Amino acid sequence: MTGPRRRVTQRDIARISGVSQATVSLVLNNRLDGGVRIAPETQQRVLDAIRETGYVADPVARRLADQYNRIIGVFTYEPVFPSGARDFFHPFLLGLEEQAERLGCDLLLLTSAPVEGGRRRMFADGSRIRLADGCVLLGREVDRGDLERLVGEGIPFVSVGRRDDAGGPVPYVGADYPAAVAALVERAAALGHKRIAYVGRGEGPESYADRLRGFRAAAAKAGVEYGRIAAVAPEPLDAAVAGGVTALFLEEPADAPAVTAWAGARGLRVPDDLSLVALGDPTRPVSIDLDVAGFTIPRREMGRQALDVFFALIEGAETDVQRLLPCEQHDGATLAPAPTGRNRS
Amino acid sequence: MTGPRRRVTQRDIARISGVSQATVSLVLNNRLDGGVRIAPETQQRVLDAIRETGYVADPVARRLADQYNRIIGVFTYEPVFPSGARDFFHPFLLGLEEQAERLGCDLLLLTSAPVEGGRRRMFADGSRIRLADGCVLLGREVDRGDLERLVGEGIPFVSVGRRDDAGGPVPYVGADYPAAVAALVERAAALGHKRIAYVGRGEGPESYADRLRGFRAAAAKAGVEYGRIAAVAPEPLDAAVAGGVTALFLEEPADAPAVTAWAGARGLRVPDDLSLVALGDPTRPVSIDLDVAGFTIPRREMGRQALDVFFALIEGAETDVQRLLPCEQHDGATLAPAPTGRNRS
DNA sequence: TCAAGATGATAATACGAATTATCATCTTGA
DNA sequence: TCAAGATGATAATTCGTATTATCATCTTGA
Repeated sequence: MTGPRRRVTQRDIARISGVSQATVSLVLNNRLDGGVRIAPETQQRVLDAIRETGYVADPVARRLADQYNRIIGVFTYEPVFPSGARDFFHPFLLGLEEQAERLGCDLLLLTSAPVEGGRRRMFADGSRIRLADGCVLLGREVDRGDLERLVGEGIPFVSVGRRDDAGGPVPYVGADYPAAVAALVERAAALGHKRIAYVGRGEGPESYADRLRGFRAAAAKAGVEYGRIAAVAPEPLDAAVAGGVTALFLEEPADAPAVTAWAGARGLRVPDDLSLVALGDPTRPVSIDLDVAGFTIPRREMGRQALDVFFALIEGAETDVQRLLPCEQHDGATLAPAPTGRNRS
Repeated sequence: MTGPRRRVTQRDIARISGVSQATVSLVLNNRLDGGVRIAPETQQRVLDAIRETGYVADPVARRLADQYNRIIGVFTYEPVFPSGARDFFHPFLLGLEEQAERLGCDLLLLTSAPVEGGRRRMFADGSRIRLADGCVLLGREVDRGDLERLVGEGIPFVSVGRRDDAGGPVPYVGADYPAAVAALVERAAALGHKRIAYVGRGEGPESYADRLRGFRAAAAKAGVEYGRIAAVAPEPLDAAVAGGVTALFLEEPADAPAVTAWAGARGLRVPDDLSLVALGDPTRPVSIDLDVAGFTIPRREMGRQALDVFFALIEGAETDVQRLLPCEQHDGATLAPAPTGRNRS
């Protein structure tokens, strides 16, 4: 069998073409500006040797000497490839892959980070996060301490999803939840809904807080009465409806089946008696025969732009490193004019 | 802002604790066997400094000093993250990621390889395939020239899916198609089918050839007459049925809808008049309400074992580097006893 | 003919960690 | 008292690439 394969190095190329290692490096990197000059024939000899041997610079050594190796780490707190068919990460990765190819860089899945207490540890002993030029963070929740350390150590990174600042501004590409939610609230208001409710905790991950914030602001502006239902449970839902609520805004779209089931049990027809709005796409597999109104998170585009922001960062380009992308509104079939007072208390 | 803060190195630790860099390294790696000795108090001072500064070894430098990165390249000719929900690659990646985590290595998606003419070029100019310790090949078809070059250059690699040898044995983890297909043929024979047909070309990717080979061998052994239908088209299918074929073995499970549509149009009931068997899982999104009999390709396990084989290779361990994993039989609802002669010519 | 400039290439060094060879210093034992 | 061994730590080198400073050699022009 093949023994421990020795890599073809610049030294080999140098030997073959009868020049020095430095010359090889110079030719390779086309560093022929400034004070350095290499005769065309010599260059050709070096290039030939490179072609013949199929030499490729060892990115590790390069990284050590140089600064960057065009490897982007992809870090997630959960496995990147969950079994669920309607995968949360998938569209992001699609966008990342697409842009990585365009930019000629590789993606390093940081799978070796040890999992402790159900979450991957970003800075565990022997963390390989430094192998890459930096990293892209995926996932709804990101440890604040990790964020601070990334900022503190000056590791370039971009979060996919808005993050609050952590010891410095956090570069991110997020979805503009406040605007998307506001648009839905306005639609509801225009359809005559006078009392609406937000179903969810509205806290924890930034995206939840953003939804609730957008909801409140828009409702206030539209002159609509609004409340919040923290838990998807019959009692609070009953109470809300009894209180005159005619439209429910679901923080977690995956809750839609449970809510429709509850409505069905109460004899409430959707959307005739009650409108339903989902604030985003389902993040876990969900089977609904209902076409819920809401909006679509531009996940793929977020993935793409994350890499753009990343390169802007390490190249020091002048760009907005905190981007919110617009969501696409989805009409659906569950947001209808508010019922006329007839059935209401 | 904080400028690009310099990373804490062993030199810093050495300075702080008043020892040499070598001593730091020795303490860090517990290389206190053999001829080297460090006084306990000195060790403690070094460890304290490490703790205070939060020092973490730079994996890049480490890799330069050692030999391997523990980075495994993942190469595919098509995008790794296609849009389709029922993703062909997904289960493989799931297994790879799972095992990568277990083995403490990272996966590098070789997304920098340029796509030309719809396929990624493995050895394009500036190929970064050597970034990793080696690579895992995913996909139904692999360019033979690329395989030969991998073998020739001694780049450790493992193919997920059996490959014919190419200038040397090709390490692979594949599915045992011949056995799986044979089992299905035997089932059909036991159910009284006397004439069966293989629908597909039976050539191209190794997996297709394997299916056909298994089919032929098993049919011959079971004393069943058999034929092959190269194209999923009405004429050859009609001819087969007219010739007394009572069970169709679909090379490409995704063809099932087309075939059932054809059967429906001819008034043939599945499985009463005609049995249908799919040789594997659908590789492209398919909507069937039919539970087709067949077998399941152990994709996830293939991914897992691919990494095992990979490490066996680079560590020179004694293991079988060409593995065929058994498929799981799936009963389904489309393989029934052969119709009695009544309706037959 | 000789200094100034142009030309082409290289030696030396840095990057951060691992490892080997080597070197002081201190104990022993006879 | 002095060589042999034990002890503790370090200098030097390696890995492969990038970069800077330096060095020959060759042209020129006056």
